[in-house]
Amino acid sequence: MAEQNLPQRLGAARHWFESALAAAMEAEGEQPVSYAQQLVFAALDPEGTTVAELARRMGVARQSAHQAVHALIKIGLLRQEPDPDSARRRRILMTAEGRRVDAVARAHIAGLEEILAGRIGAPAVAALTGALCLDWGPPPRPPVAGS
Amino acid sequence: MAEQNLPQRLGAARHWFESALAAAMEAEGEQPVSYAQQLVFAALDPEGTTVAELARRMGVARQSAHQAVHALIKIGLLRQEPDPDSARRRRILMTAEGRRVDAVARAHIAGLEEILAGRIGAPAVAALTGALCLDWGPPPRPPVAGS
DNA sequence: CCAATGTCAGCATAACTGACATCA
DNA sequence: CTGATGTCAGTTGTGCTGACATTG
Repeated sequence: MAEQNLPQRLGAARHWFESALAAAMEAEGEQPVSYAQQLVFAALDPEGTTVAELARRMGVARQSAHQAVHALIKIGLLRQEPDPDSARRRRILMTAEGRRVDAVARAHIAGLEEILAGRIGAPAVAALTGALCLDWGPPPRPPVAGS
Repeated sequence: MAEQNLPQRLGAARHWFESALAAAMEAEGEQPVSYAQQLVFAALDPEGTTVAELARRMGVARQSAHQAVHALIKIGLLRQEPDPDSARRRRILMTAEGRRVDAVARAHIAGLEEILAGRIGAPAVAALTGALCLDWGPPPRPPVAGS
């Protein structure tokens, strides 16, 4: 088997966290929240955020964000309320249940980071986090060719 | 916007590489190869590998690997040949075109790592790679509950 | 008979584009 | 009118499970 490259290792690392988190949440009888839906929670302001703004923060199409938000509203973790400043906007915010589930998930992730530190060492985890928190800038455009 | 967590940062980092790689390949007129399909190349032995073995290495179902392999065969990057040791097995291996595309992609990824080093520093990239190359072990099973 | 393999078929999720009504 | 927003509809890609024939 050829040697793995960096992007694949990054994907595998993400999968390590995601599968463990999903298993832990399911073991506690929580409603299943997909990775894409988790991104919504991380992009939400406490005061509420529009779908279009969420999409920009998540780097996906407005329609993709809409789909994730709609699913979360349906299972009672998010709710909509009209924006007092503009009738065409609607603010998305968490319900009490949504905040509870969010807190549970955050706690699990923190626990997973500790477990990881126990396996590969706290310095390695710190190095990983440090490198990922830096500003990578936008993905490089085609380096050469027709500019 | 709440603070991003580690798994999301890992996903964003993977996306940084993947989108840049896809843009670069497309700019050169190469056939589009998805992330899932790239995983197949990384899991392939030079002498050929069965679909079932690929699936185990990639951590996906046999059927998922089959689908990716089939798509790559259809566009001429992989081929099948019977296994001399067992009639029920078929070895999957790269065509000449497949090896060429693989080499191009590897070169692009190496270039991207250099660009990244220029942005966040070579030590940060080395730290990232180092932490990801360690053995994380299997994703933790639900820590408590009904074992 | 049992297990592994390759394959087909169906389903769920999540991204995309296109289209359109509404409203600042 | 123009542009931003929310939404519906359709398509694609990728994973899954179930099922089944073949073969060791």
